[in-house]
Amino acid sequence: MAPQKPRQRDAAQTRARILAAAIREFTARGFAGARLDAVAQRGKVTKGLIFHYFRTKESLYVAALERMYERLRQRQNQIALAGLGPEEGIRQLAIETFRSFREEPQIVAMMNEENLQKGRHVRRSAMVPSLYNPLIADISRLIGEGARGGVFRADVDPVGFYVALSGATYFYCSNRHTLGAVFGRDLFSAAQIEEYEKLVADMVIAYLKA
Amino acid sequence: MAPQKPRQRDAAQTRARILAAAIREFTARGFAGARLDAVAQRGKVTKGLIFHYFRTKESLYVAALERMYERLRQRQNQIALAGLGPEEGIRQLAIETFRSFREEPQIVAMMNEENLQKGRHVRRSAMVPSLYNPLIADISRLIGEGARGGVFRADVDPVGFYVALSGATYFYCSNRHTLGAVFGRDLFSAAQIEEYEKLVADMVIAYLKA
Amino acid sequence: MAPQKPRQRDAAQTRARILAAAIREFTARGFAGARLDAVAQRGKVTKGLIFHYFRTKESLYVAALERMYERLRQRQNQIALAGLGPEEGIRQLAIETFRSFREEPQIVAMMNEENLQKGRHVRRSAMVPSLYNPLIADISRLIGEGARGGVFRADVDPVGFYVALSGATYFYCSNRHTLGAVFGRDLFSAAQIEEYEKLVADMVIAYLKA
Amino acid sequence: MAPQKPRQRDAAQTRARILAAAIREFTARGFAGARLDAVAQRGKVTKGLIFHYFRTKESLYVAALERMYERLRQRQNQIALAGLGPEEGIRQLAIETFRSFREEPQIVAMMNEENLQKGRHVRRSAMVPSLYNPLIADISRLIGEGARGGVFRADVDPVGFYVALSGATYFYCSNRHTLGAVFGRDLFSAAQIEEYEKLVADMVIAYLKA
DNA sequence: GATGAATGAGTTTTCATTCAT
DNA sequence: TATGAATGAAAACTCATTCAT
Repeated sequence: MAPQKPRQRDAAQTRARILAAAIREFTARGFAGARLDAVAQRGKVTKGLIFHYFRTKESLYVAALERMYERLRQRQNQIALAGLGPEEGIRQLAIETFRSFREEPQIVAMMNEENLQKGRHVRRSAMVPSLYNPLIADISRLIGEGARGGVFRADVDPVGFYVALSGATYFYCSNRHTLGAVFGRDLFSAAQIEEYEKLVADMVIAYLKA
Repeated sequence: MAPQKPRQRDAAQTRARILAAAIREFTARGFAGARLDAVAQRGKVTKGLIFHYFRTKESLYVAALERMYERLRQRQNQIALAGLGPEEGIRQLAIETFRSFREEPQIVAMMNEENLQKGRHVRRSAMVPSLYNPLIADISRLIGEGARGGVFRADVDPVGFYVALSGATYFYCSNRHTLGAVFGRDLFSAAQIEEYEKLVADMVIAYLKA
Repeated sequence: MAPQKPRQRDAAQTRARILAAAIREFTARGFAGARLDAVAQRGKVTKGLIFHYFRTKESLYVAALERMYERLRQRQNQIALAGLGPEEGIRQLAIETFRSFREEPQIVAMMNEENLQKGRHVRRSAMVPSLYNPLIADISRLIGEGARGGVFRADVDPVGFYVALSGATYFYCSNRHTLGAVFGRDLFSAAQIEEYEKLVADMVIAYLKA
Repeated sequence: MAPQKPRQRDAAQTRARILAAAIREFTARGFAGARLDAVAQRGKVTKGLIFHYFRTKESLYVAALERMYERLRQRQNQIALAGLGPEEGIRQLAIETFRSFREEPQIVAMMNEENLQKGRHVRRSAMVPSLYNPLIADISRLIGEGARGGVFRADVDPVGFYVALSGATYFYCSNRHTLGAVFGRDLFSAAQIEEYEKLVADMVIAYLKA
């Protein structure tokens, strides 16, 4: 299992370092605001090398975007809903979704950027839709179980439901700074997070039970 | 019957034209991506004039931001909740909030930009927090009425409640393009909007009633 | 003797105010560094008015230059050498020349600017040479008297003598800041000035007596 | 036998070329009047490269200023006073100081510019004062020797003495154009220079002997 | 005579990208 | 692979000057 071609391994590692640096820069400043000089500095490589691995700023951005979606997929696959009853499963889903956005602010930032650009790159990617399929399938299953058990209503659109759940938690993270300024609170204090987590979980379950 | 103060009037109008053009440009491309050449062209003024009225790109952006918040304030002041019972009032609030984000995509875009910049400008503005006070007051009143009438729970945090409500609707608009790509739907079709509006309204009311 | 045409008088006064402001600006920043906006602000007039009175930045500069030479002429005419013996007259000349440069830093600054521009404007002015004639005449007379009285040498070039005398005092003022930095002294303290004044006066007299 | 470190050598040479071009431009037009386009053209580099090596116009100016002071230091170190008697040493100093200002007009021009800017940059430089120390030390030594030998007076301030000597020669060069216009002479003709050189040397020695 | 809005050419500065080594 | 010098197009910003009123 030892590396056979150390040169290649260095190359892969260099590439990865550039990509990591690019993600940090793109998420901090957006596509237009990102500076390849800064990426080079952050990644401790020369600017020329960036162009050697990624041909343009744009394709570096696309690579960063895809890396982020991969990470999101990993996150979502880790959300273990199996074995939980409908209500507990949904509650767990709400909590973990919220946690994902909090702990991977890059995902939030890259999505914002993509939407500023009207989804130009995502639209082309075949990978992204498939990413959400298992999740929606899980949600459908939980809602179906609940409905059959008589605890949940039966007319729920799983996609809309997921959008509302995501929105409430995503917004809390993506608009952290403006909301913080407007309401004079630090939204990322432990107490605020705990309180909001309960609110959202209660809300989505109340809806399903209504 | 000549115009009385043509100079002043022209100046104010020119300034307004620049600002309108700037909002469109910042909204479409973000702060870093916006081009003052484009603003000049859109506003049918020379680039020099932009700097005559607004000293830098940054302060033009701040002026645009404040203009957007003013517009949001106007929107929100128009949401007539008075005279409605608690449940109907909250439903109206959800619908109108959703409508605001849909019909003023600039607000959404500018807020995203501000959050990318960690709320740098909003934090300094005294105007913005005051903008939300009446809204939160209205929500508190409605919730209080509902609680006294026995239809709503009594332990609701109005700020958190508003964040969740806003989040569900804001996200739907701000992430329109990525969500559209992911789920293969046009989220801004009339049918989709109507369905989601009902979902959100039902959800927030279910929470209050739970 | 009352002003008959107040309008004209205002005009003259406005013109003078602009000129004074221009001198301050040109002496503070040089020709290229001077900003007509700053002149307008300093003179409390609109920028348009500057162009109304003086057609271009260049001719405003020329007007300022001529104003400065007028002031220098007045200064020099005030140097009363008549009635003094040769040695005392020369000493007085040295002291007053030094004082002129110290008290009219604008003269020094404008001369520097003119030399940066290779004397472009001064060369055209007929007024300037005539300005120095009486002074050189005075110096010649004093030296002649001293020579005839046997106290001064007889082979002195009055122009060269005046250049050396001016140079020693002008340089002290014009290079005040670099010299101050280099030698760590404030050259414009009373003690430093007194000491240097004595040095220069002693030096030029020693030369004439040698 | 290819060049050993072509990259480094080119870089250093390019940098030097830019600096030389900058000195010429700043010298000819002052800081505000200098155009980086002109520097680029003179140095046969692209404008962008100037910013690659020197981050701003201001720091290019500072680099040019320091380069000039270095050259002045070299000049002054070459003035060989050792081995000369006091009188001959001082005469040599006067002649060489005069020659420095004549042959390095950039030094004169840059100093004028610095004084226009009130010594803003020189004040920060630790290098500049140290530059003058050996010179003042030499002067002190010569004056001291002369005093002990009974040929010079004993109460001379070496700094003041140097300022007067410098002033007389600097002024002749720095104000060459206005003086030329005023007195209708070409101050840089060989005859004029020779005559003035003698005058200044005679004058400073007369002072020391008085 | 006076205002101040508007212009446009020019100046500094930035930055993705190329290229020789 | 890797370096880093060099480029060039475009961006922000400045400022003397004009012009309508």
